[in-house]
Amino acid sequence: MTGLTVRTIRFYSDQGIIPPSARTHSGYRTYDVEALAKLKLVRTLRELGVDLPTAQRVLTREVTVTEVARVHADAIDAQMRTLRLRRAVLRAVAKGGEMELMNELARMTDEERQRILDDFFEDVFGPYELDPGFESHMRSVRIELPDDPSTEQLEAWVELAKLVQDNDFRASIKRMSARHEQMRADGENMGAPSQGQMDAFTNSVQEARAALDAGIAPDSPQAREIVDRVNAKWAEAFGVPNDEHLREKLFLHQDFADPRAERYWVLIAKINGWPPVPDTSAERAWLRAAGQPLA
DNA sequence: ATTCTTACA
DNA sequence: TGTAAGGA
Repeated sequence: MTGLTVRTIRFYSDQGIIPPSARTHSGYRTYDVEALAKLKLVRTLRELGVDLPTAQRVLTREVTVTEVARVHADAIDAQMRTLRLRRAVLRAVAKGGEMELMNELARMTDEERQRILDDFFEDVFGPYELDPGFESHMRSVRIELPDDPSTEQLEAWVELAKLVQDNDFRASIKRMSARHEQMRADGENMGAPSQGQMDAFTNSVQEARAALDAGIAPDSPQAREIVDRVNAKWAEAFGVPNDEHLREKLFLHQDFADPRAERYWVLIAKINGWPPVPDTSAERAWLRAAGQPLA
């Protein structure tokens, strides 16, 4: 009738939550329509996960069903967030991640995550005189791991946290900063790359992609031709002749080509749910092997 | 056959 | 919630 077991009805009765409207001569509980309605109300609330004490406060009119519904829905939101997070951690652990590390990094707030990045920025950019536009652009990167990160996003955050705390990576970026500082002191424009330089980069990646697809070895004569073509574009972008001048220019820039720096951007995009950054590490590795240092 | 109370795990 | 007991 009410969907409740005899047992629980008795329990409600004993607890005084819903007293029977009357008893028969032999002590049987009887419930009139009003009490019956109360039983159904409590059953529904219990089914929706509302605890008995608050169900009782609904009966006594201390709170309305509307209020209880809102509060409880909010509570479920919170539970779902932690459950989603737990699931993401466990899925990542199931795929072989380290549990303590996963859990610790997943539980962090956005602010705590940002601290890790800011520490990194301070270490690798702070001591150097860099192009202000460049530095503020690098420092403006924010980490916003969603409440319900996918396994991939969580893994990306773990990898990023490891990366920016890795002393070898930091040393590499510091070398870039030192070189950047030096070039700036020498009057080089170290702000945003020109359109020509970006085009030259795009061209490099396309050429290398085609070479990789065609199975051209980096040490083959064909690779030599490709590097010559790529260098011609770079020479144009830098505004220098495609000769020793360009070689010098490329040499000055080559310290910027740590593949992990690109990985950094790939990970940031994944964590923040940005459109995926194309991973050109394979193309760049081919170009480096072929003797073209900058790409 | 079902419900009742009390009590313990 | 399951179980027991003895009554109604």
